[in-house]
Amino acid sequence: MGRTRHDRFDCSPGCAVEATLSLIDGKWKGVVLYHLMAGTMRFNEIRRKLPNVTQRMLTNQLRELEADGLITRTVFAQVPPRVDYDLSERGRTLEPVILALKTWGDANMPSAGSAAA
Amino acid sequence: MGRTRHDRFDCSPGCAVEATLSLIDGKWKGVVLYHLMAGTMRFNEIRRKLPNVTQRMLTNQLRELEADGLITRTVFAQVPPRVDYDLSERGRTLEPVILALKTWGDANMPSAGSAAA
DNA sequence: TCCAATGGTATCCTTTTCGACACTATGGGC
DNA sequence: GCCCATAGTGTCGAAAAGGATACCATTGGA
Repeated sequence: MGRTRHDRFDCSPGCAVEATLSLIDGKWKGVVLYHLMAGTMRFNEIRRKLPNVTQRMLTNQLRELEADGLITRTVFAQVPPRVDYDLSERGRTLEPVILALKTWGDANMPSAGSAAA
Repeated sequence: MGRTRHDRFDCSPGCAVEATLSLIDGKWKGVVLYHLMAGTMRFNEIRRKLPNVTQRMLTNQLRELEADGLITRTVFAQVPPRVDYDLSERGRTLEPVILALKTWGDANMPSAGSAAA
């Protein structure tokens, strides 16, 4: 239960494309990454941003992003549990990619991004 | 059997990210798009580039890309069937995104892109 | 006549992903 | 004592994505 999709990248040069895609793909990862670009967030804070995600799903995505070294998870051993999520160094290098994705979406999708915002 | 993943984009602003992702996601779409950036290709030509894809899968991905208006499919009514695939206008606007994906992959993936190439 | 090549389609089956829902631990408020 | 919030985990099952395999039509070549 570690990898999202393919482990082996035995394709042609275009492979790097798929490899990158495999990290940010997964229904909510893109959005999570996007929101994290704005700064540290707590679990429920992220959850409130994504009204249609269940804890299980969010936990899952967060764990995968952490396993891929894109985000850091800081647990505060407090009584009301508190966990901070942050983009890691590596995660920050993904910013241009996320931004490219968002820019294209804003410019080319029929009614996404600005609509329902 | 049109959309790959989500139809409704009822999420927050980060939505555009997911929207774009939903177009280029799908196991082989990224690579197909990448190869198409080099120019027109015929069905079997693409197939030969992706040794692990079955016709069904390739046909599927190609149809979805076509339905999303990212590629054009030109059928020549000849006896040995011939079909050309090309990036559409819209598909070409995706080039920077694909490139961003590839660049990041080359730079940040343990051993993808250059390895096994 | 049979085989090969082209670009598919149809059918079946497995794997992966996603979503619903319930349950946990701790402490505070009422 | 009961419910709320925090940040999860576990199980179950449905749906979707992906893969294997076989089949179709046409025509040229051996």
